[in-house]
Amino acid sequence: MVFAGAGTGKTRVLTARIAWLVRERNVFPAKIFAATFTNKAAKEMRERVAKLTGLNCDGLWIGTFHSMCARLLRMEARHIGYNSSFTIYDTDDQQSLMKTILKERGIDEKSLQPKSALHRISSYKNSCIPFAELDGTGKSYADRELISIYGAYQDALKRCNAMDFDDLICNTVYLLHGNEEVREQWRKRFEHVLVDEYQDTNTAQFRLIKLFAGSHGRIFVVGDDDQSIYAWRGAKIENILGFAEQFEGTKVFKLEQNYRSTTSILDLANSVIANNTVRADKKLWTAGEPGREVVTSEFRDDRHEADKVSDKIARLLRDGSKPGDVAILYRTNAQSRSFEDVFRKKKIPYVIVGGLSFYERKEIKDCIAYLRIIANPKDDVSFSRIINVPARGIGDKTQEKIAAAALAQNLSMAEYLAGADAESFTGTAKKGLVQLSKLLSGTTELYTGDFPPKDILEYVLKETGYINLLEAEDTEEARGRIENISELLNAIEEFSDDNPDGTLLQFLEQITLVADIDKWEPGQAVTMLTLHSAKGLEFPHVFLTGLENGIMPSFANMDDKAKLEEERRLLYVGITRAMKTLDISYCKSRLRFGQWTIMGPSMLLNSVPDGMYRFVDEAAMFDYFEPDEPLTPRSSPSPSRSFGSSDRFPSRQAGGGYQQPYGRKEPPQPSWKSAARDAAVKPTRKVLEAPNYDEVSQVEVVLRTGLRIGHAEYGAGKIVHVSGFGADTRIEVLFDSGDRKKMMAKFAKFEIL
DNA sequence: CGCCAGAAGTTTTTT
DNA sequence: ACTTCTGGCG
Repeated sequence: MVFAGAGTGKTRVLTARIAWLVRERNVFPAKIFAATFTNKAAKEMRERVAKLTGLNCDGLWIGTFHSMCARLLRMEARHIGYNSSFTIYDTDDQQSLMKTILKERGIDEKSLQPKSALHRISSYKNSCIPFAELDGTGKSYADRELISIYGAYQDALKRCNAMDFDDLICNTVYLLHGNEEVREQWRKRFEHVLVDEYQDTNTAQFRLIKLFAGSHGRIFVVGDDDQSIYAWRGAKIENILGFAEQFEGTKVFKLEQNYRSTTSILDLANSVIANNTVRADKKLWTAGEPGREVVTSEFRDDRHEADKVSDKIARLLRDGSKPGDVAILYRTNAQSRSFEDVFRKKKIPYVIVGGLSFYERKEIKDCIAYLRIIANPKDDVSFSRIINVPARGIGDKTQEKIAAAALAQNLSMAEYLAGADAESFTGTAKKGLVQLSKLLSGTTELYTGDFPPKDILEYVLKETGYINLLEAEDTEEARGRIENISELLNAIEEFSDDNPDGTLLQFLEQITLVADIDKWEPGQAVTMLTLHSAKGLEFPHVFLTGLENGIMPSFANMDDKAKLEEERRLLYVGITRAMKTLDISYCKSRLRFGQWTIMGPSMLLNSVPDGMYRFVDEAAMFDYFEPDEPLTPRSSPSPSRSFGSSDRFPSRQAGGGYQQPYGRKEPPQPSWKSAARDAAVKPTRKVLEAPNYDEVSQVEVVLRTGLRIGHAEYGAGKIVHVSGFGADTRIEVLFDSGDRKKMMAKFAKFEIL
């Protein structure tokens, strides 16, 4: 076991180990099971191992627990009452299914929310407690009810030939646990087990690796208990803290030299994490530069914060940093909003990782549901989604009738429909069902005839008239949806290009198990992402924002010591992402749920001693309110740290009344020794001028706001917005004709003028 | 069945 | 502030 602190070369250790096993110990890559935290990490490691060994590493089992378990389960599905075409349900699908179950049982959503039922079921699964083990053990009525819902939910999943995320892990455990033949086969197969980010494994994952490696003990795990941030989804920090007791003969190594951050950043990180009680003893150090001191700023509100942070970033860019060197971190996805607004306005290229993903959009989910029902006709959840989409006259009553009739014959709804007698229905419902039935038999023919996934979706779109209906709506929103669907078609085509033998099933699995972060590539734009998504990444310049009680720590985690420690680890993860500079900020007030809410500085900062960072009270500076006023130097602000008593608001009169002459604050005085850096940031008159954002945009971004393009169909125009990145890049163009169009960069026919 | 208006929920984090 | 859900009505 390797305790590898942030930035100590954790990934390198793991890669080197695999390469060593393959090259020096002659272990076949196919006999290695290596679990990583993201698909992206897996892909990179596979490539690095191949490069280090010069061998083909296609057979190497490396990936997330979820994707590797899905792979194993597809091979062994028949042993647990599934077939290999099972669908993987995401959170949305889980909720649809749970809602149906609660409705069937006449349980009011107010007495038991689908989400809360799913959460409790998820906890059982993460601990590998099957329904059978709980049956009859409920102490209260509510307990017994929940347990019985758990059973019903699992039954429904099985009927749908579907598994949720948690099932992928625990079903693998149940399978190996309950079937000796299968277990021995896989045990023999995996001669070596390696796990990255071991601090974030849950009980089910622990049981799995124990099943694989428990007997031979060839297990190698890397992790950092201080970066354990997934307890809320069942991760057990005890797994890493108690590893040596679980696996006899464990050798423990500690990596404490950090190769990423400056001393200033590490000092702060160490002093933050030292307040935690549940942790292994270790301390990061670096032989590197002291670096610029960490700056913590107080802002009036989230808009002010976004405005000032973007100013600071604009300066960094003008002074030679690339947008890709900069990251804005926050606790919740919703916080990206104010930054997004400002970055748009100032034309600074940015990219948001996470949040509502492309595949969660309504029109995309509709398309995916059609594809799923073709690959797995038992999938009633997907079938229910599309049975009347687009509207074809099949209403609630008809749907209920079909569901009941299907259940009576022990068939799924799609299976029932395929063999149903149209004459048993009447009117519009009959017409619609005949239409749907025809459509599905058509797609099934294409599917069994091995037509590429793209053809199948195109057939569905044509037969349903989905696109035509959207076109007829003739709204901006509908046009956006059409663009999204073309983008989906593109994604499918790209998938087929990358995986010539790729099946529809594999495509569907990929889009469910691949996270937004997996597609992210460094370099093009300022990255905005949550602290959770940022784990494992590093950036020269980091802005850690919204450090307020209620956000970080979240309201839900403020009163519980263990939960508070996890929030502290989250802060620690954020701090240790920074290589050269770190700017921390919080707001005194924030717009939440459309309401202004008074916020206070995070209690996590209270335990940090003075001198760990420089505090700047930016809320007392008023340039934010009257940005067009001429710049005048301001009398030096008294930098004071006053957490706990910092509830004094700046003397801003209601109605934005006249304030005393203000000035932009002096840029931070460099406090470090590097002469070269000194020259670069020496405060000059020029620095005080408003940054020229056009200049700032002059970066290696091919497509950016403000660029003029010529389009084959619409003529010349200007890009007014760029979203997404890589192959997903989308642009919004204002054409000289006055037309505004959103298009996919990859798809649109245009040239840069 | 489909439309509309008003109500209710959203923001903790993700595979 | 914004989206999604719900119930009543034509």
